[in-house]
Formats: sequence, structure tokens, C-alpha cells
Amino acid sequence: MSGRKRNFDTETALRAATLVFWQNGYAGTSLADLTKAMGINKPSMYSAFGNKEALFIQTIDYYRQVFAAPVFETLIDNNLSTKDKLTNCLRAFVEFQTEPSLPRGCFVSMCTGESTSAALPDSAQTALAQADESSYALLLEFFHKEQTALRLDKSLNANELVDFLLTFTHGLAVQAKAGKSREALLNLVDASIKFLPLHIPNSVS
Amino acid sequence: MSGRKRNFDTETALRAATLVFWQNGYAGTSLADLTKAMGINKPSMYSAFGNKEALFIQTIDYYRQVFAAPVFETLIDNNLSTKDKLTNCLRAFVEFQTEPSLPRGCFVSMCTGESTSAALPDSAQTALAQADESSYALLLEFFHKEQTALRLDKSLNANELVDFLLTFTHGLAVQAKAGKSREALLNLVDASIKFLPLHIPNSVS
DNA sequence: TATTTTATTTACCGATCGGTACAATTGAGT
DNA sequence: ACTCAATTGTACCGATCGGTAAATAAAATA
Repeated sequence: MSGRKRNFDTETALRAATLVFWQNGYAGTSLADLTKAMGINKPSMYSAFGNKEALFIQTIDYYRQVFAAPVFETLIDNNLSTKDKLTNCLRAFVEFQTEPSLPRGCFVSMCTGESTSAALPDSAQTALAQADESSYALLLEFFHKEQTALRLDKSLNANELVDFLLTFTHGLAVQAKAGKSREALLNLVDASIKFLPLHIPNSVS
Repeated sequence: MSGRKRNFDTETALRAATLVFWQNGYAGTSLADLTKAMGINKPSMYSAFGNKEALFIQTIDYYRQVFAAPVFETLIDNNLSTKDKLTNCLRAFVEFQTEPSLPRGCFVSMCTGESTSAALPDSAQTALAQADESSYALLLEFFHKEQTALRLDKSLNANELVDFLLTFTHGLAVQAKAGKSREALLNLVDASIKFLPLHIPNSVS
């Protein structure tokens, strides 16, 4: 049955690989970069994760679960208004994308920039698209819940709002990658949120 | 003095190189990809453009002049309101980023996603940053002119508005790259413009 | 302890990477 | 026609690319 135990932790190695891909993208990352950061050699990587393409897809999942998911937890029900919850969400997004101990910008947004490249495998493109759809569904559900709870005007087109927010966050990711400071991005979030018609029914913001 | 004439047009070749980098990014593009699309061989490329890095920077300039600049021409003075001019600008942006005969998305936005990668040379990062600053200055000048011409409320923070617009357009570029349809993006632009407080002085939108 | 199963190490594979030496070609100036 | 500067095509450079064969090392089973 089972033989020699592997002497590295797969999750630790996967996290290291995630940071490398996040920093350099798919085409910009070599197997040597990966195995060096993971602290293992190539045959160990291939037996544990498959190949570069399969590893990349697993890093996308890891990123979503470990880094992206906590951002959405700011949207869970509490005593805050819709606008305040959304503000917290966007600010949390900015903060983790400008976290000094992590690569800048959003892993998914950045790799979407490689998505028409011949260098990015189809399976990777699919995984990136799924990540985006997942965020879309989460935000849409959030707004629908807010509307049924009468915290948000039901005449507001939730799909349009989600489209806008996803586009805006993609833009925030590019700005973070370009080196914009955390403070500047937080100010930008606050200024932009003011534009949105997130008023409660029969009331004005 | 002068010897044999080169038997290819440098601008045609530069345009071809631009499309390849635009499609695949810096790390995702090989010299073989470039020379094949340019219809020349490597020594010709090196003598005409320097090397991959120098060629890339020249494609950024070419892209700005040939593809990006016309988008801003929608902002020149005419009989339209500030909001209408801006709407035309954003719609023009979306249309050229979803033009079937061209690569999807914005060359500058996409390559900014590679900007922290070790694969992207510093000089290329600088060129990308300059392109962004140029757009920022153009938009800022536009809003200031609109304010001095009393077509836009002077109490409006033009810097904040430009920051928002650049971020939003970066997001549009990512969405275009991800495959979103032209129609969906145009609708998104229209919906988002409505949010902005682009009213004339002493009046409400 | 002997065997089997799995992981690790090392060394290597063909292909491609960015870049160039060199010789053959082409054209202008004298 | 001759010379010389510049471009061209070919063939090659060392380095690195993603990926693997083969041998060794470790742990569970028998």
C-alpha cells in the first residue's frame, strides 16, 4: 500500500506556489521559480500536483479560498447598512491587495490579462472565468438579500450594480499592481461609493 | 554612407509587433512569435528595433499614438455636455477594446498586470507608468477646462473623478479581455455614467 | 527480515528561449 | 566599374524551458 512519506507539507508548498504565480503570472513563472519557492524538486512537484498547468489551477482555488473569500465575509448580515457593508468589503479588498507581505493586486484579475495569450492553457482560462462567476454570484445574492430585507431599493438593478462593482474591483487590482498606495486606493473607494445610489426604500441616501 | 535599403516597412513591422504583444503580453511573446508576425528575421529586428525589451517599449508608444489617442479625441470641445462627451469617450474606449480585428482589452492595462513580474524589464514598467500618467493628465485637463467653461460644477474634485475613471477603464479592459461582449460593456458604461455627479453649476443633472 | 510501495535525488531529454557571428547580398557614392 | 556601408539569410551560441528516466532512500506490509 503506502510507502515512503513525503517530507513536505502540500498545503505549505501550494501556498508558496500561489505567491509565485500571483507575483509573476503564468507565463512569467518557471518551474525553477516554483520548486525553489516550494522548497522541493521537480519530480516531487509533478507527483504531488501534476504539472505546471494543474498546479496553476490549484493555486487559483487556494487563492480564492484563503485570500479572496475573507473579503466577502464583510458582507454577512449585521447591523450595518448596505452601503456600509459594501464599503467595508471594498476596503478589505484594497487592504489585502496592498498588503506588504503579499504580492500586489488580485491574482485572478492579473491572470485574466494573460487569458487570450497562447501561453495560458484553456483549463486555466476556464478556472479564471469560474472565479469571476463565483464573485458575481456572491455579490448578486448579497444585493438580492438586501432588497428582500428592505435595506435596499428594489427598483435598483442588482445585475447592473454587480457588473459595475466587479469592473471597478478589477480596476482597483490594476491600480494596486501599478503601485498606487493603499491610502490612495482607500480614498478612491470612499469617493466612488458616494456615487452609488445605495439608498434605502422611500429615503435618500 | 548608406548601403543596402531595408526591404520592409518599419511602421508596418512595428504595428505587427504591437498586435502580438497586445495579444500575448511581454512574457508570453517570443522572438519567434514576433519575427513571424513582422515578416522579418531576427537580425533585421535587432538592427531596426534593438532587442525584445526596446521593441516592446516602442510598441507601447505606437499603441498610445495609433490606438489609444483617438479615444481622447471624443473629448474635444463641441456642443455636447460634459457628461455626453465623457460617455462618448468611454463608449469609444469599449468599442476599440472589443474591436473584432484587434486583440481584446487594453495593451497598457494588461501589461501592467505583468509589472511586478521579474520577467518584465524595469524600462518597460516605466513606459507603462508613463502611459498611465499621460491619460491621467489628459483627463484632468479636460475636467478643468469643463469647470472653467462653467460646464461642470467647480466644487467637484476633478482628481477624484479622474482617479475613478482610470480605475473604471482599467476594469473595463479586464472585462473585455475576459470575453465580455461589446454590448454588455456599453450597457455597463451607460449605467455607470449615470452614477457620476456630472451636473452643471446650479442645476441637477 | 524480506518485500513492496512510494518519495526523493540526480542527471538528463528535446525544444525553445533571447541574442549574435558570419558570409552573402544589395545599393549608393566615388 | 569599384568601393564601402548597411541589410539580409543561415546557422549557431549558451541558457533555460517544461518534463521525465533511473537509481536511491524510507516507510508500511508480510
